[in-house]
Amino acid sequence: MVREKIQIKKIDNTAARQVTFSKRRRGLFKKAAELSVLCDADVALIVFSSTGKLFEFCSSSMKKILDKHSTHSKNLEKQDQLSLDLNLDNKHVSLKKQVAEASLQLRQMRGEALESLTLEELQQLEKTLEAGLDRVVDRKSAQIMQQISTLQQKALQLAEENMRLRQRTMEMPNLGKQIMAEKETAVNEDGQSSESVTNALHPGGPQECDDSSVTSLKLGLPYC
Amino acid sequence: MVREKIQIKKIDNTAARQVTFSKRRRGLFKKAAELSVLCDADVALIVFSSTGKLFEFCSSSMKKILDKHSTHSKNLEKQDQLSLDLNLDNKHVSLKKQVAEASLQLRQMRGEALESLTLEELQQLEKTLEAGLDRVVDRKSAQIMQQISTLQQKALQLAEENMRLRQRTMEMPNLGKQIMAEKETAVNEDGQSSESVTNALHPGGPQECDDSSVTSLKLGLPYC
DNA sequence: ACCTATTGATAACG
DNA sequence: TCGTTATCAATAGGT
Repeated sequence: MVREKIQIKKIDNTAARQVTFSKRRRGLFKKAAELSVLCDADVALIVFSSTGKLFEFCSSSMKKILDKHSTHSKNLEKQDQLSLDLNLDNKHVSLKKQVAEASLQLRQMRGEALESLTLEELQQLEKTLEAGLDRVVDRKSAQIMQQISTLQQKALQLAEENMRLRQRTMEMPNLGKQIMAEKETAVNEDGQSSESVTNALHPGGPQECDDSSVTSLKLGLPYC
Repeated sequence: MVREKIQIKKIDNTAARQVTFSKRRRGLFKKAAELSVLCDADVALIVFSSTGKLFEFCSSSMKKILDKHSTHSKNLEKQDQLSLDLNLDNKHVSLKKQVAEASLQLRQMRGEALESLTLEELQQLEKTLEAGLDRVVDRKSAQIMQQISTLQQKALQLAEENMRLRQRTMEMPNLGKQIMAEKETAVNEDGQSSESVTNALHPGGPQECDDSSVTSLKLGLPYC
């Protein structure tokens, strides 16, 4: 409920600011889309959150709109070599600043160079790290589950293939007897009875154990 | 009056479309400005009317925002690189790569763009995040403890100063009587008895309460 | 451009 | 993040 109208100034409370950002951002993007449709306008909207995350909307192609925008604003720019050099210099400086800023952020996310941060900034950093960690763990789990699932399917296919091959073998009495005779000879050298060998051609229980061993063999998980 | 809700589709009537464009455009720009102020976000909004007229808003500098945007999107980077190769030296390319790399790393630490990472890389990222989080939490705790300690010392100093002042007051009978006389006069004008004023010069119990109130007043912890 | 009935957005809270 | 709801804000249609 809107208990009272709010002042348009930076919201101090970090959590409340993020909630408001999320809601108003959605509202803004919706209205931008509506304007573009209703009035046949070309709209580009770029928003960076205070944490540096990018959100964008455009009614057609972002590149097209930005190109059109730059041709409009280039009327103000000087096209001679001097301004071009200045432009490049500015870009160079800007790039250097971006690199410095990004590497500082990276160091701070790794827990370095924290001395200059205020308590609130530390709090914000902690939240960002926790959120990132959550997503990484989620993604890792998903990937593990997918690998397991893939391997299980492969194992199942192989088991079914085995079953078909065995049935085909049994449906060919001559060839079947020949194979069984060979097997019997080989196993008897290990001192096992022929009955147990015959049973081994109709496996019932131990199938799942084979599946799991195949799965764990190929997963190669370092810490799980 | 909104006699009925409208469909979000292109308005056929040209005049009505222009009126709506004008109204909604103002609303959109207002909301964009509000979002940037309320949530400390960087916002750029570009609108071309169907007649080709340009309207734009940005919370800081359009160039800065568009630069930041171009480093975020990779498809644009390739095109940029192609045209830049004609004019720019290797430093620019190198810087751009650095920015792109750092930007990607930052995004991944925030839990985005994880699709391209292998299981092992995810594992490494998780470790890095956990280590960073640990250090941030440690640093936060240290800073909180330091603030508390500083404030406690300050409170202690103030308490000792108070004690000294009280003793000095008691050791100067003449001055003390003079002050008491002044106080008595002043308070009596408020209709209070002289006894209560005399007692007020020997405060015993409430000293600790003052200390803690000073501490909590100046700490200003957001979430602790 | 102005006016309002009505829809739409959203602040506070759960 | 999501849902709810009391309010405030935007605006469609009319003048």
